[in-house]
Amino acid sequence: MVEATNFIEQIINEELSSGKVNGTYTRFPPEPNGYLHIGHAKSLCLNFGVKEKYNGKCNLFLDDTNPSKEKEEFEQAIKKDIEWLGFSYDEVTHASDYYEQIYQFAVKEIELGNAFVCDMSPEEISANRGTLTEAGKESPYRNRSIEENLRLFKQMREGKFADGEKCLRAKIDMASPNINMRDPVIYRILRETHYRTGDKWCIYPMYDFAHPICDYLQGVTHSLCTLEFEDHRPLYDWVGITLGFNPKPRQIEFARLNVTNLVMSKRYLKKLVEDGKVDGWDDPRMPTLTGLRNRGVPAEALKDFCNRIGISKANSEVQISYLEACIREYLNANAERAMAVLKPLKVTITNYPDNQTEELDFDINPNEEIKRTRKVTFSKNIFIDSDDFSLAPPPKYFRLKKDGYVRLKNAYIIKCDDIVFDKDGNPVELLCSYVPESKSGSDTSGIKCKGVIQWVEESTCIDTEIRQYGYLLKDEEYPGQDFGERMNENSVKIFNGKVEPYVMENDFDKAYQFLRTGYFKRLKLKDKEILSEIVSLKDNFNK
RNA sequence: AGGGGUGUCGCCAAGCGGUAAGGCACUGGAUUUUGAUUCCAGCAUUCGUAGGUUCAAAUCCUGCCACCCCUGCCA
Repeated sequence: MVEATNFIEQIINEELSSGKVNGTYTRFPPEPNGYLHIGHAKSLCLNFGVKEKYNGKCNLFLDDTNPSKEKEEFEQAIKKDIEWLGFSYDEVTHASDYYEQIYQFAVKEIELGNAFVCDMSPEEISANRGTLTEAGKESPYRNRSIEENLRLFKQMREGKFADGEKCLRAKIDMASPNINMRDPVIYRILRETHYRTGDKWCIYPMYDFAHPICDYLQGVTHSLCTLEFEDHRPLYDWVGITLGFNPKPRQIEFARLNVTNLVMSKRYLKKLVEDGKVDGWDDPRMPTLTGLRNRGVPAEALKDFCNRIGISKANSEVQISYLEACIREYLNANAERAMAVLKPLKVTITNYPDNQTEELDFDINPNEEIKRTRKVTFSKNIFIDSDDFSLAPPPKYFRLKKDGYVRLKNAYIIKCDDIVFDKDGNPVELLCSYVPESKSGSDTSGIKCKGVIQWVEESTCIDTEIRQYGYLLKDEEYPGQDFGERMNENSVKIFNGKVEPYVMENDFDKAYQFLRTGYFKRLKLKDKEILSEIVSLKDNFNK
């Protein structure tokens, strides 16, 4: 028996020990009508987590019962994302794989007297459904004979009726306080080409009818879904009971994932793509899995996040800093380090011999057990980030300033002697002197300096573009900035390393931190200098 | 208003009648050639609220309050 880490596993444990089930079979059931987002990752981790934990099975089930919204493109994208996350499913199934069987089950419901063909229009059905407090009215077609229902339903399939002219309804209870039980429609006529079955069908089962059947047919033991389906569970069970499913799959609901500041509704994301507000579903600003991937978020970090936030039934909103903590943790342990500067500022080390160079060893990742190193060439002419130099340093400024010392990472301590300005008064070059005996690893200079900055070497620079991305923000929280904007794009000189563009935080209330080329730099808000940096970033963001 | 849910630290979240785990965030302090990392310490006398049962309640009972979901031939 494995130890349960959430209420669903607890339920599974109980069922396993009572003998109600003797194994688990779950399914990840997206509708192929859009790309997967971070919310789906939670469901993915849950369903595949159960599979791994109980040595069970898990299918990728594409819930394609509404051909007007679904596309092959989405199915392929979904598979690619799941692959990226590293999950392997036992089978790929579709609701459409079971259309014939679902149809036969509908016939069975009619034969059992549990369903009837209704001639009312969608408007009439809606008008007769009643309200939250009043019972609905029974359809005048509710008591048709089984024979007539059978004949009519067959004709529906044969295309004898127009879209919406008739539908098949479950005969349950128009007075039920649960509106889902008021004779719900279970089959509708819809002439729409399905991306898999083409024009073979002109009637399609509704989710509420198809889902329990597909679960049963696949041998699913636990049908995990989000909270909004709680009210549908009685209907889910009704289908299983009336059709005599044994064993009957059990639906269990859990709270969907909300992350502060992230827009997550598929409807909204789709609109962003269609309106061209973003470059596509894979735009790094999107909270889609493919967007996060493009942003540089490691799959392992995302899975770690999903596992750490847990599963419960309480509506909640997880702070994005939690996601970032997971990403940071993974990256810190695994990212290959390289140095980079975003805004190059030339530094000439005046007392360093003109033609001299030195090969310096850099750890590719200081945390790895078997250290790998990389050579970096130090010489008279290098570049640093202009953000690491200040003309008007605030108190406790550790980095480079006029007449101040700073350590060039893994190299020497330098002192800024002079500044060359352009005609606009901006510094374009720093004239510095180095302390020869301060070389990293053999420093005998006795100079203590707190600041350590990155640098890149001129002759081996390669130009690469690094982009910083903001998040898509919820418009209700940030009026007027509903889509966010791409933040500044800088040409950057990268030394000897691959760049994974990634900006971690836009939570301006907290701190601003980002990763450049696997190298962390964390700045605290209490530092006034940083505050202005954040403000300027925010300004960029607002443009 | 009828039904279905949920309320434990700023944010997640364990707990299932025996006297409040953990993570994120935050705050101190130590190490540090990344203002990172690492380390050590601190961080709910209290579990939406008011009563009740009990030797004992976050856990059981009752009332109240707050929030979420439900009136698609969407999923």
